[in-house]
Amino acid sequence: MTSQPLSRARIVAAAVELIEREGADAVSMRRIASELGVGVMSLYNHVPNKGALLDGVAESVLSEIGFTDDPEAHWSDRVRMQARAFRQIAHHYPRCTMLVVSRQLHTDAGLLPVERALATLRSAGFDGVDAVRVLRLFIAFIVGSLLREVGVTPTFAPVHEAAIDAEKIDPELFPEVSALSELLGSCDHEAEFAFGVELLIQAIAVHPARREGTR
Amino acid sequence: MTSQPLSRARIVAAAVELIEREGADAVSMRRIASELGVGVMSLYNHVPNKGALLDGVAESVLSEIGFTDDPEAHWSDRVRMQARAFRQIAHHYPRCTMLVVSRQLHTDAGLLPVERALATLRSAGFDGVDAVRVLRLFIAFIVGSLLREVGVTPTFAPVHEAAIDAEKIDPELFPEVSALSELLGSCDHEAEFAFGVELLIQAIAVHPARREGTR
DNA sequence: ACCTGAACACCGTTCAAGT
DNA sequence: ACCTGAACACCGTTCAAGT
Repeated sequence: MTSQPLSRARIVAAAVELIEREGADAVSMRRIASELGVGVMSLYNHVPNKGALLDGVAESVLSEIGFTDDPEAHWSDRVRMQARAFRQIAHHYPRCTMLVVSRQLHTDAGLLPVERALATLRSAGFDGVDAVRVLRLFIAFIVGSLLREVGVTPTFAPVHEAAIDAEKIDPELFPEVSALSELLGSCDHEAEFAFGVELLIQAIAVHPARREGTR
Repeated sequence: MTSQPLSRARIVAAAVELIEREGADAVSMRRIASELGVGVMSLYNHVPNKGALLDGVAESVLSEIGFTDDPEAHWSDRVRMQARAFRQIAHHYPRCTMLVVSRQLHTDAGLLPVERALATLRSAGFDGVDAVRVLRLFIAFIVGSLLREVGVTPTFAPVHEAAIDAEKIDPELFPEVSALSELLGSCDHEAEFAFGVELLIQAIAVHPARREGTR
């Protein structure tokens, strides 16, 4: 069974599936090969090395996001939509997310979201310099948010439930943390992300660098 | 030489040094042991496993930041200072940064910055819920910014110089990216970070959730 | 209590050999 | 052109043996 010819696409797909099933640490060339029922070295006919395979995974996940951009919409709606589209990665491929944000892609798949974002910001009235600035601000926020959501750097605050239950947090040393421990211990990622996006949109909407009146 | 007794601290220090010298990929138990001139298994008398060692690295780097907080200062200055202190990690330990933001610390070293930030935000007039919200916003931004600065997710845009020089970016497909390629290709991390911090401070200063008039 | 070598079950990748 | 097994130089960690 599954004796379609081996191909880069099939190898990448197997890697994505394996990562989502068992986590990024489970990925090895040998493991993927056995998953596909081939010898390890067969993979090297389609992928130069493990790094390139991981790039393929990042690229594949990134290119699957549903980026529906409506150039007619208000710029703030377009920004909102693009940010939310990006966050879908964390939903659909949580365990691949780290790969997507940490491997720099030198392909069209990585350039497309950037192109769209820049076009949107230009249409919002920013010149080139400020469009790039604002894009970087959004990217930093989104990357940081996704990493929290995905379990790396959970709230960055290590207030795990165990610590709360065991009351391991010394209220003398950490009065605020212990007072807010329940809040810190749980996180509505959707709401938290929306809060940040709205605050950023609001902030750049009134930013002096933006020339008003553009659609 | 260097025949001080082995200890967790000495092992962690060797790991930090090795990471900064050769990168995170170079870290292995065997490598660190040989760096210290001991057998591999000697490490396990002071550290339960590699994961715990990496936690130690993150904790060590984090606890070395110069967090000088002045409770008398205006809250916006305190936020600014804390954000800048955090960014110093990327300067002093660039190759350990990924570890600091990606390993969740269950120790006081991780809680201290959180405690200080929450105290500052409370003093700025936020209630508990909003203090946590705003803290998370800042953390996301800072984590994302540091990762860019440190070379993971460079601009997230893969506009490396090679691509610019080789004009590999198709102006038909990516008009904005190719028009702004020089801007995208270089990044003043300091300025970019300051821009984000100021914009966030500005935004939360006028945020409705903040009760005015608090020091 | 601390150190250690041998051993086990893994890695990624090169190379030469097959078809 | 594609597949592959053997081999090499690595991993982290367990275990039993030393002091």
